[in-house]
Amino acid sequence: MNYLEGLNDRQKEAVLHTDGPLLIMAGAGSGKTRVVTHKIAYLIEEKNIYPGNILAITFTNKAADEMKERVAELLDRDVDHMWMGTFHSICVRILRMNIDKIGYDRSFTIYDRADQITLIRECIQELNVDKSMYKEASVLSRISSFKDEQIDPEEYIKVNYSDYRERKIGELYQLYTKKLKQYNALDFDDLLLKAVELLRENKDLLEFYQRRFQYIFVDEYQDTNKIQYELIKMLSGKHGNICVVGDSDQSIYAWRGADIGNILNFEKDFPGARVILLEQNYRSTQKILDLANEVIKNNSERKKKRLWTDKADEGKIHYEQLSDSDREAHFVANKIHQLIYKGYKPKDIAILYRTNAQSRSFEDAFMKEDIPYKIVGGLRFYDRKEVKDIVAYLKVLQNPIDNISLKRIINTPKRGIGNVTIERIEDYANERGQSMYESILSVDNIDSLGAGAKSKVRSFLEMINGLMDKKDRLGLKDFVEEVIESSGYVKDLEKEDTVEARTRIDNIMEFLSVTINFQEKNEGEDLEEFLASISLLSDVDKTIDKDNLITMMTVHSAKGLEFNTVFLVGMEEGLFPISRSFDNEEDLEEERRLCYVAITRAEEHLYITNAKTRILYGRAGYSLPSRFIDEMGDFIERKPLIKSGREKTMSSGRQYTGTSRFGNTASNILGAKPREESKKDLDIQLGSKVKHRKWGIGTVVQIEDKENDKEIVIAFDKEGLKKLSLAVAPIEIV
DNA sequence: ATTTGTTCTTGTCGG
DNA sequence: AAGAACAAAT
Repeated sequence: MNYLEGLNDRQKEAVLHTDGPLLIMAGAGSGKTRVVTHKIAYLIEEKNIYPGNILAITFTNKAADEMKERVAELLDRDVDHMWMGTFHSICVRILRMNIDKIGYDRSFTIYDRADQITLIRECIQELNVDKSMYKEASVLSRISSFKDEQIDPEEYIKVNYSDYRERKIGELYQLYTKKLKQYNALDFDDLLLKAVELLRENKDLLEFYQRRFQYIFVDEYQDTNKIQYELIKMLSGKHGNICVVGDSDQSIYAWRGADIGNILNFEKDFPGARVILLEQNYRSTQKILDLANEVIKNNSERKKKRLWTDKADEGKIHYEQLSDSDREAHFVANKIHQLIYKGYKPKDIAILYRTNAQSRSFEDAFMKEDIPYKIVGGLRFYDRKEVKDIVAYLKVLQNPIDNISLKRIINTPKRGIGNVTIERIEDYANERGQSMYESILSVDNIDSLGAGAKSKVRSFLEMINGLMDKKDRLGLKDFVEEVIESSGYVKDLEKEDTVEARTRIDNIMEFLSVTINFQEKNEGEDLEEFLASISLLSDVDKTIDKDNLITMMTVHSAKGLEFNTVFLVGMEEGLFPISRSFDNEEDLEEERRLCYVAITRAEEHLYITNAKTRILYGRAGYSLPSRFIDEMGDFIERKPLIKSGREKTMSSGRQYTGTSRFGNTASNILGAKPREESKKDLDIQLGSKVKHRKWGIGTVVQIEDKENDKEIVIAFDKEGLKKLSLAVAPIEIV
């Protein structure tokens, strides 16, 4: 097979340059994935490189899987031995095998955001600092950047000793680090940091991996941070065959430490580096590219680059200003109906917004209009309490000295082990420098506990120990089932017998099927791998893309993706660009790059919308069109705004709040469907059979009076239980 | 010990 | 507007 077929000259050059450092400056849609996959195939097939000697780092696990698949397709053979994954998953893989060399146990736990918050809270309490002065989120973000820059706590405290606040932050960092170690846990930043430390302190191990990874690829290089740079610099140290792909105009993660300097200084960092610029775009129409170029040229800190295509200059970019966010959503819903009518598929359409909170009005509108959609990010399955609880059980069983997880489950479900008891155990454990689990192993020795508390703790301990026994004897799925059973978690929910409880049970069952899936896909992999894999999933990884659904997500999540039709919504000053970026030129340029990313996701159609009033942070307010819209100049169509009679009343200063959400408002200028009349007078009672536009037939099983409305619960034949508002739900009696 | 009600705070983006 | 922290009641 000829791996150069169908590539342009620049792309061919990139494929053929196999040895030595290479930077591919790949504009949006310039076929970089194609280049990388062809290059890997070329290496394996023509240069006889063993797949296990190739390492490719991508931004999401999904991207890694897709890349692997495409290479396998090109070669018509499996390439399972190739290392592909995100920085984090690659690091876990290395650490899992070797972390004992730097004093951790190989069964370490990975702490997610919520665990981090609990932990830092613990630290703030213990150090007795004013928690209104030291906010969890901001302390954590400081700690994150310390780790990125490899500043250790002691050093930081010393340097900033005279500055009280900074010293305290250093002390929090120190305590946080100490506790993580004590609990045998690593946070996301540690995964990178500890991998680097491990390799730095063990030369033979570094040598091993350097030998192994003869060819290294890094995608989305513009969004790598310092420590990631350090890691690839180390790993590529021997062979120097490092190929990075990126686009400085798409750097959108500076706020979490991404260093645009990595890509700008590549030639300096890797002497003899070759740079190849890919400017031909295969994704979008010229109109869309012109628009993107027009916006991004306003950034001062950039390498000049201009995307072009040989596609016809057809299609339009539509811009529409609506009076509020609900109308914006309805406008979009209407357009989508038209597109689908014309034969476009839902999966080719995406709604992109700046903040997750914006998804709400679109959800409402799409539900009413019967448009199939999925949301990436936002309310995440793995963030649900019940799922996190079960995961905490698993974490404890894998790594019992993880106090954070232990405290989460010791009284969940309620076992009569209250805060006081927990605190006493904790104090006892701290005094003796052991974990809470170790302390309760001999609970009888804890004198501060009463007889009642002791016996409750004892039975909790017996349950945990019983499960530990089974951990290695049962398969993953059977084990998780056993955990759900023995913990009494589901039993407790069943007793509750409410809709919420039943939804929770459903979610737990859903989690169980996740387990089954994992077990089938990864034969022989154990609990540790399972836990690691679920904590390292990105938002994009967590959504299924089999179904033919409209995608709604943030612009950040959309990085690397493409859609035939894109709706870029909420283009308002203060929202996009977000108000916090106003006083800082660098932040503003990042917002502009984000806008550039959004525009360049579109292949054929791009709709840009905004609203004149929006409820932001609980308050209705007026907003101006985004400055980016001004920058688009004549590249977008600006319709003169025709105001209908009622439209005028709405926008002439009347206080417009969320309550009018249910009002019978007029259809807007674009002919969005008028809202449905409220169905308060529908004769609904327990046992009524109803038909929902989306979920089909169901039976009313619960009715609750609400102000001006009724909240009803319907058991659908297919979809299970759903809670709906009678006033707005698209249902009718059958 | 746990549930329930009230006040207070906070507010992007994400592995 | 929503969630967390806190206080009071059962």
